[in-house]
Amino acid sequence: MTLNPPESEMNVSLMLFYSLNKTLRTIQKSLETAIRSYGLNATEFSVVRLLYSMGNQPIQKIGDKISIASSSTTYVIDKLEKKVLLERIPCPNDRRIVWASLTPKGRQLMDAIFPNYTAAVHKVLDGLNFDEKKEFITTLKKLDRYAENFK
Amino acid sequence: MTLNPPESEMNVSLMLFYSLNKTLRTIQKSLETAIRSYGLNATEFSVVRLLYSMGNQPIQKIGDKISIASSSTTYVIDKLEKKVLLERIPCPNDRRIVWASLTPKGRQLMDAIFPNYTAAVHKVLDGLNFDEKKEFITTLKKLDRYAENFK
DNA sequence: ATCGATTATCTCGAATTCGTACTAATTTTA
DNA sequence: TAAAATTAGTACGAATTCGAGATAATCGAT
Repeated sequence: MTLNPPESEMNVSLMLFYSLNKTLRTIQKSLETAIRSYGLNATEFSVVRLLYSMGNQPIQKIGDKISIASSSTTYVIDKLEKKVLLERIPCPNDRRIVWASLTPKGRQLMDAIFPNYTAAVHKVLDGLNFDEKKEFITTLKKLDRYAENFK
Repeated sequence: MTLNPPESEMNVSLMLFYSLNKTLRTIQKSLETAIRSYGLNATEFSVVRLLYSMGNQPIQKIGDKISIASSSTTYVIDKLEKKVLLERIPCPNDRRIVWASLTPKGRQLMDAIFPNYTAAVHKVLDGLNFDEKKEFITTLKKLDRYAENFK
């Protein structure tokens, strides 16, 4: 990178970061009502959604993927287990590991709500057309891949 | 929008939303250490940063801009007031309103840390060049403007 | 001018999230 | 192969965030 970037380049970076925050919050807010109507909060939904599309996961992986602390993961999983949407399954090979697995009830719930959720996401993102979205994703991934170097 | 978007278009929307979440979290995480080193958490920093760049703000506006509930705003402002980084100033024209204003100490802190913060943001976003950033911001704003319709 | 709606802020209790520390299991290393 | 380091998950208390409701002030329509 430039050793002493001009003021305006710095400002564009600040603005990008600000816009990224702002846009995501707007989108999240617009989806919140739908998610709440499923009887879940955003974190619970992201866990169930992860298991639904990726299959059973070790608890640790779940926290990594949705970026919450391990103690928070325990808390969410406890709640979902109480709602009988998922269950803990000890891993026989490695007894440190516990898998989270959707119950039939959890899978049925997702079968019922996922199309609605998908449609809601699609609807709120309709400010971009198909090609714009694909290009936007490419740029996001480029940003993410680079930023991963500074974890 | 298309009445019955093909599966792949739905999936691209889901992926966009996922990537947006993921990328922002990566960036936020990489900036967290810097912000903590200033003695502030992310929310406190965003309040102080807002006042620093936009000048005094009614407390209500602060909550709006950084997207937190009004009760959370009261809490953060309390903490910053205890740290003597800002002060509450009752508005004489409208006695419902209370302004938040940086103290000299708050301004001095920002004078000291803002260049460092800006450089950190710029550094982590260096995966895109100047022009790519500007185009990316344009797209973000387009998305945001559209999504605002579904609040 | 007054009553009802709206606005700005705060209080309070509950829900969520985190950080730290701990246990148990596994892997690494010397 | 035994000790040390790492990994997975949980417990627990503290910090943060929220939602609902209260209070006070202002605005708007009559």
